[in-house]
Amino acid sequence: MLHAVTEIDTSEALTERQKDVLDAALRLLVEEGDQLTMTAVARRASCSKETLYKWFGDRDGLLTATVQWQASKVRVVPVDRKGLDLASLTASLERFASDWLTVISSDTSIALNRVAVGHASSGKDDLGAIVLENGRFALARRLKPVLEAGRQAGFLEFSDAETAFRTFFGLVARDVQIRLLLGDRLELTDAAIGGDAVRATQQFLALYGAKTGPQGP
Amino acid sequence: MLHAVTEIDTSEALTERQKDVLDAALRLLVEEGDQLTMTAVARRASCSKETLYKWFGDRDGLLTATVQWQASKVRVVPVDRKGLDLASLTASLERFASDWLTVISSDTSIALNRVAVGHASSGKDDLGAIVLENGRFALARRLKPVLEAGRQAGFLEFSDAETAFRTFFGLVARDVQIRLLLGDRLELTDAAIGGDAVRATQQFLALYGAKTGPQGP
DNA sequence: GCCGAACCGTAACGTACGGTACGCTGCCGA
DNA sequence: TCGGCAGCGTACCGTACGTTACGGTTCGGC
Repeated sequence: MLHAVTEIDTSEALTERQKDVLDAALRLLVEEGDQLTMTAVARRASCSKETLYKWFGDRDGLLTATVQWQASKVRVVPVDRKGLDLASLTASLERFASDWLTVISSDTSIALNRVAVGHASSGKDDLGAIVLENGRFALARRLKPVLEAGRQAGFLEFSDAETAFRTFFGLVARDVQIRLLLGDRLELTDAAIGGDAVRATQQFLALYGAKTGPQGP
Repeated sequence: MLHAVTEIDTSEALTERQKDVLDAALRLLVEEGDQLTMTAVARRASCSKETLYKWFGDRDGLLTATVQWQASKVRVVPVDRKGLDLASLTASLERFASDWLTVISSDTSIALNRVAVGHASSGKDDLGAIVLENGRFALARRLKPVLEAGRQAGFLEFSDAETAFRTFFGLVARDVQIRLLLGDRLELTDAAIGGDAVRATQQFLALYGAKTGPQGP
């Protein structure tokens, strides 16, 4: 279980200068992948290596701080759940789907996930846990209330929200993330993402939509 | 496009001794991840480094040969498509699903995918292409004829086999592969895999099963 | 028995890079 | 004005590892 960790401390007491340094590291990570060197980060950020080591301890510390810094930037607004009808539920799901596809196909996400995957093979899986926590598990935490509300209102039928969520996840992501991580060119235009979001949502509703509707027996 | 590459030459002219060496490299890869050293491979395989370099050129060549060697070992038998009824179609799909879940949750697959992902960030994406080609695309090539046969026989309805395949892929894999790659402990028992296979197949049939049946109008 | 090829084991080389030390500059409070 | 200090730039150290070189051993062919 590595679910309930590393969620709280996001941008704990970071100087503006430190944020700039982490941004530089992040850009370098996107450009060059995991083989970024401390020297390169120092040069890009116009700071000395000694400062890097003073602030972040070691290379892993810098990587961890960078991943957390990025994670702290993507905190999203919770979905408004006011008047819930089938249309707004559908719109919410489509929104989640297209947001998620946009995220996982972004250069930043790909680079971060690659680094984290490589890191996970080397014993200590800090980065993997952080990425997972702020990616897939954060998505589940945000989506499940919507699913529950949909069930409460009689639009959805499922016994286990986790299972329902994972089905939705699979319908949305399919093979996109693994293909991108493995280097497959797979340009996702906004139009394609929108279409996929609609399709995934329709399929999800076909599987989990209540047959009876909200005024059922 | 990196689909149509690196499929033909699988175990092209490999000495038994060379296969042994690659097996040793593969075991080491599973145990230690990407930071396996040429020295470690040589020691494990009881061969000299000079031989490694003579046979495989350089470190990347060894890695590539190892990945291809593993890929050449998992060539599977094509599904028999004799008397096709709904039961056998369902059984085939369930079989594909559980096979795939078994593969992607295996230590070997995880190690190989991690190496390939790390490699994809470093410019030349040989390993990523090979893994993709022998994993996700090989699965598609094997499954699509089944889907087409199911459509021909009137059990399935879809306009695009690729889209249908990707939906099936998503329903089966969901978040399993990315979680495993990122280091999430996620023990998949045979029972769990079997249950997931059944569920994914039922969901797929719910989405793509013909309403009319094979004797429809 | 002899030769050469293939191969093992290991030592050696070169380099890249993580980590550290040190001198210098500019700022800030006393 | 001046001492301290945070931080920049850079030189330096140690090590790990890819790669090469070399001596010794086995083995098949003549």
